[in-house]
Amino acid sequence: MARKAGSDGSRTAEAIRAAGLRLIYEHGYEGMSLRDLAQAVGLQPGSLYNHIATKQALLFELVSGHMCALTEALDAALAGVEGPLARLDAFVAFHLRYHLDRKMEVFVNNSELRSLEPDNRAAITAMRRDYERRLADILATGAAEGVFVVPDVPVTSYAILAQLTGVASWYQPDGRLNAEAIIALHRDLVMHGLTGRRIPTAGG
Amino acid sequence: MARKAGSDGSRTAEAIRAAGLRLIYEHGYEGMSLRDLAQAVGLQPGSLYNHIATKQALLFELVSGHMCALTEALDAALAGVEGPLARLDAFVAFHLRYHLDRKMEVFVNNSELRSLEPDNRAAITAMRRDYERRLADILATGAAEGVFVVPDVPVTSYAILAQLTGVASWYQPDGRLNAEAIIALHRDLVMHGLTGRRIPTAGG
Amino acid sequence: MARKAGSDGSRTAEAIRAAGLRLIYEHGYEGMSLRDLAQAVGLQPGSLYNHIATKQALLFELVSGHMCALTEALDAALAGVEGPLARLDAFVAFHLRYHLDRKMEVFVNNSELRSLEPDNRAAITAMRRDYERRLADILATGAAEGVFVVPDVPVTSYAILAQLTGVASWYQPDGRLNAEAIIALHRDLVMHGLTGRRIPTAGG
Amino acid sequence: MARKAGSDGSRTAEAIRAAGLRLIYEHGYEGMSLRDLAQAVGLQPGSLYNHIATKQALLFELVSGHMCALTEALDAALAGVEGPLARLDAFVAFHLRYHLDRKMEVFVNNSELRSLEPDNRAAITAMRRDYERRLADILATGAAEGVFVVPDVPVTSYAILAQLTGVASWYQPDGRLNAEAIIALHRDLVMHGLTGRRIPTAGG
DNA sequence: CATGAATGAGTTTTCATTCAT
DNA sequence: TATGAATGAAAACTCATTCAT
Repeated sequence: MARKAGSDGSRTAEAIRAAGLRLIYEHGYEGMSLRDLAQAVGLQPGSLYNHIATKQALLFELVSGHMCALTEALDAALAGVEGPLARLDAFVAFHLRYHLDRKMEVFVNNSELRSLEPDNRAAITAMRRDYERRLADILATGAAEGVFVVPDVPVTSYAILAQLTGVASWYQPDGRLNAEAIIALHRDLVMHGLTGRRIPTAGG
Repeated sequence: MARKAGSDGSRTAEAIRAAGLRLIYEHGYEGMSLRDLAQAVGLQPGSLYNHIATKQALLFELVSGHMCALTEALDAALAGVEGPLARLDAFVAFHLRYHLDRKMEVFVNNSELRSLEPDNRAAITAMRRDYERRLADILATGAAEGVFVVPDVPVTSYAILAQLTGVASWYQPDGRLNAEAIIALHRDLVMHGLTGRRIPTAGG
Repeated sequence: MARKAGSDGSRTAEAIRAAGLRLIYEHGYEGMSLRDLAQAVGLQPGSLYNHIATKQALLFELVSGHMCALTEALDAALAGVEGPLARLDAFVAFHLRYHLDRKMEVFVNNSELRSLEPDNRAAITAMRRDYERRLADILATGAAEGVFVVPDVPVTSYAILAQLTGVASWYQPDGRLNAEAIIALHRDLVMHGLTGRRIPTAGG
Repeated sequence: MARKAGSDGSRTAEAIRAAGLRLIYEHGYEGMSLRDLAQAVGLQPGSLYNHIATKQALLFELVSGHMCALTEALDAALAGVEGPLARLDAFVAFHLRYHLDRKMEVFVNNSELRSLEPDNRAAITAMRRDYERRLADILATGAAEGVFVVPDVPVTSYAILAQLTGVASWYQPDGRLNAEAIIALHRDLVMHGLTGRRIPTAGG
């Protein structure tokens, strides 16, 4: 009937996004019903429409929100870092750290692109390319300067991204290795793969 | 009403599996309706049930069928190959070639595990572990013999698998690079990452 | 494909009737599927149609078969019995004994008339009236001769039939009372209700 | 699409129960489709689910609602009536009058128990036993006090209940006999059966 | 801003029945 | 006679969405 005591529009909207992310992560976009979502946030299904336009708009909001935040954070992490070696190292560390903290966002962004309507999908794909180009640029510069051995820049950058992003699919915060150990390990693996040398920050 | 002249059970069943794989790849398990599937194979929806028990059983059949064939083919590819270097090389080449030919199977096997019912999911997870252990064994042997630098066997094997499997997500048979070029590139990348040396077969 | 070794048309048809009766008793006509029935007799669903015309025809066959046998057996039981007292007594004993042996037929004949198509239902209703008239005739004769107190022949005959037929709904062959005890008890109850006297055959 | 102007939830729910009772009476539980039910109350099939949980829950609600009301009304009818003769007489009159007014409830309660899921059936069976025990108690008391001749209390109470309940299956409100005449006739029949005497209230 | 009742199209699955083999 | 593959209609139920209150 009227507003529940203590409810608050923007808090409700945020709760919807949080629950929506979790439910899409667990059941997929097609597998999440708005009834489930409404129940998760303590509303009737119809009430969701005071906060979202459609189910599809919610998905787009989640996916594009993640991409925006990701790219922005990357730019902050790379700001002021100079030289391909240092920038690659920073990229690897940033990408892993960011993704390990956001298992659900990562999975949804990888698995649910096909559930986006064509226009929405095109927008997201452009954002992804934008992000991936930053790694490709680092690799290209490093190859041009002779510090990396990169037979094919696009393929190599995809390979690195797949390797790093894949970690989110098995990482457990309370597992055998903590995040920092995993990050160190992959910095080494990537750097070694491109240069044959141990990463400089390792002191070796 | 009755059997169409010339219809054949096993051919229909195979057509259902093929169309089911494609539709799940395109729309996801939840996103594929049995109406769509029936239309794709030229049947009425109810007629599907002469060939499958349930929609879930079809998914399990596709996913487990892929895992069985994959493991069997790997064992054939590794048979008689001796030494960690050669075995790793053979693994990379096999895994990539097999996956590049099966974009749809790969995507479905990675994205739709969450749509399997608990028992079915457990069975598939066990099969995956079985496959992954073959790579881990190669890495462990190579590390023990001192030919690989492997700080952590499970993490490294996941990293390699993610890197290789990820190729299927962007590979286009008629793209800029053909399959053999991609395979060569990744053999190098992986081998270099673990040994610091070019792969022996590359002649360098 | 071909006939199963050892199968026999009329034996199969009888098995279908037996299983059909049991399944309709357990689940109702609408609740019994021909798939269930086929499985119960070890056939594929389509094969049933070598033995029955339609599901409805099977129901009619079961229901009308029971009514025919019932009426014929009653006539045999009453043949040569003279006088309203003796005939009523014979009716009660016969009706109870016959119904106690045929729980399933009784229930189906009472509950599934509504599932008969109009023409079939009309035929069965006529057969039931035919059977019931035999009791009504006994009561009318007894009332005319002054041996029964029967304020209303149709109502009283329905009351007696309901009372006797109802026994089949709770009777258990291995229960506390055996069939003969139950029959004796109801002969007494009915006779007492109509005459105020103990039944003559009880020796009292 | 949304709520029809002037629609009212509780009125709709009641209409669903009323139409559901009639349709189950006419076609049986398995034979009633929710499409038919929706049409009978002027809704789309899916809209029924705003008022019922499942088809089975509707059946249980109808059947248990009847049993509750029946038992409560019986207790009211027997309240303050003393002595087995008077209580039996009151029971017969009450049971008949209540059942003659509720042909459909009676039939559904007798025929559709098998369509209840096990737990629901067990609950109804317990309620029935509760009701039947009230008659059995009257008979037992009367037998102990020597006013009734009751060779076997359970069998006799079932016989009386079957006789009385059976009336609902043929009674027509505009038939040859009105309800009061039928009630009088059965009071006499039952009382006579147990005592050999006319009912005291008949003044004879 | 929330509710509850509604829609209409959709879901997976089952059904009685048919008929080429 | 039996099978197995098919039909077309229907089943119970769910869905995203709408809107009067």
